[in-house]
Amino acid sequence: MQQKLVNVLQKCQNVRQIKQTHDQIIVHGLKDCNFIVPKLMSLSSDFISPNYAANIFGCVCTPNVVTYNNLIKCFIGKSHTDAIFSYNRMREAQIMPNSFTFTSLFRCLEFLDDGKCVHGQVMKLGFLSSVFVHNTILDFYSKCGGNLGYVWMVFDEMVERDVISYNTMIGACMNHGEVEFAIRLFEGMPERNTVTWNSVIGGLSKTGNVELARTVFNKMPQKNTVSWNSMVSGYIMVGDMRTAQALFDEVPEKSVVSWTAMVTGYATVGDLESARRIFDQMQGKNVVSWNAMIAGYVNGHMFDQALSVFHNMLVDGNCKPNQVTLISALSACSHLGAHDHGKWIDGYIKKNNVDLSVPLGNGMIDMFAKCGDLPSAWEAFHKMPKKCIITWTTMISGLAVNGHCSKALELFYRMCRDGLKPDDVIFIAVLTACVHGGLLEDGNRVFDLMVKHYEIKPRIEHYGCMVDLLGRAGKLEEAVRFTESMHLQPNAVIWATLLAACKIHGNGELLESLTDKILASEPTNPGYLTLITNISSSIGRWQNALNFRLVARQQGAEKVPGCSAIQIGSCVHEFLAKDTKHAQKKEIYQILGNLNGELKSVYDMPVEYTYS
DNA sequence: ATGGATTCGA
Repeated sequence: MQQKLVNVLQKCQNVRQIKQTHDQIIVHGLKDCNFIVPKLMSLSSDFISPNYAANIFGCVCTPNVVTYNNLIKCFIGKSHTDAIFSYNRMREAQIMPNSFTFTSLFRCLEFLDDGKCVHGQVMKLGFLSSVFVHNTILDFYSKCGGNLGYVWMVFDEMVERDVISYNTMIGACMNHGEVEFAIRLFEGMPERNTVTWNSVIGGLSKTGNVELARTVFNKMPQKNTVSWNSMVSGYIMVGDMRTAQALFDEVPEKSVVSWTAMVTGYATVGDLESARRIFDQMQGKNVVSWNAMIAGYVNGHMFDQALSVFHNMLVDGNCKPNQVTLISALSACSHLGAHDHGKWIDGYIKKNNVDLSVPLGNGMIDMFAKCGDLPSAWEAFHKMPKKCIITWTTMISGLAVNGHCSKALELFYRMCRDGLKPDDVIFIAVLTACVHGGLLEDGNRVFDLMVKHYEIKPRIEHYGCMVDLLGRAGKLEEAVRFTESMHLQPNAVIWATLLAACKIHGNGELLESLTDKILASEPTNPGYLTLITNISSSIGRWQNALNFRLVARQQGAEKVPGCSAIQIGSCVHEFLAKDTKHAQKKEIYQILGNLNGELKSVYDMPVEYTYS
């Protein structure tokens, strides 16, 4: 009976079949069997969830080593805490771990300290003789963010090293940028297999040594698809799409990986047409391929195309969107302000029980905030099971750009009280909130907090916020003094901020002295000339002296006017500042006039437009 | 009776 059920289990292809067999196992009173249960657990973990597998484990009265090992294995790439918990439970149950326990456990671990701890257990219990265990320890130390020293130490201590130990070691050296050491190991090792060669080619490619990778590749005896793909990726990495394409054409057995690499390659050099051409030619697209095309469009700021490909993916139906897909699609929605598409993605996540990972949650918050739907942004924020500093930054920025500036500050202080350490980026968001709300005192306090309490060195963006804050509050001299006290050279943004402050407060004298400073530090930038000219005329300060200085510089320095466009249906409408070319200009300026009136009555701040 | 480690694409 047992053997029969094991055979049935091995044939299971989907959730329904697994659950049916699970029922059979229970009916036959075998839910306690240490022969069947481990197989059921690993299948359930793959097709259903580690949690489901853990529940099956919970029904076993006397689990043995194999069953415990399989429980731990379910948590690989899922939960290091659950894995450690299971290991401790096993020790408490007086079950002696074996080498399989440690290979599984090390693959679950994430943090250096946990690894050291388990490493100690391995030494205490005497499993260092197992090459398997040693190899996973090597791999763990190379991936957990510790330094290469630990990896070398383990490698040197090993009494027996096989080809995988060497391969792991070569990979570790490559990932830490120690190309020389990797090559030395490669040359000194007793035997090499395909993975060895591929690790070297891939490592050299990733570290920008394409030509060296090419010489190794040319010498490699039996190249497989991975070798070819590593080489193609190498040329893509350095932006050499011509060679990448030439090599790609030669690849004997192109895989999805080869095609997808080319899509990414063309997208990253900004050639979205070629990327799309490859993408359309490609057979058997998987989720990574779709993601590459969608992310390519997002990075190229072609957001509507990104959403269109996302839509095609759903219609195509051959692969389900995953976290990465949804994050890219949400980013497109954020940039387009596509609230309806964003809400649809929200619905998709809820309906399909997609777990809200930190980056996905961050994307949801950003999308809702950029679409002006703050209640939904808050909902996403509160529902996230785990948050990171970016989560808080996104929510604070969202509140700030929507005008809820005190709320943004409040949230920031709450985060600090919760004990999370703010970084330089979140301070930009908080200071921006102060600028939007005209909260000068709060801004000063926050800036002080950043510099004195958190000892974060201000970046030019932080200074920019402070200058803006002072300038808008009419403290122009203080703003200028502030720029002089900075430990950084003022950049374009700082100058423009000060000029804007002159405009708001009609300060002509400051405008003159600033003009001298700007012309001295950035004599060739035509943008300022236009800006200064416009401001001086708008505040009625059109003296000859200033005019003369500017005109002298302005010759041949024509500023390219900014242009914006929106798409309605299939027609793209373009607008230039003060242009009067649109067929519906009368209605457009009529609406601008109405908006102006409304803004004036609510905020006492007119929008800028002219109709001639 | 039982299960393990390394290489390419988002």
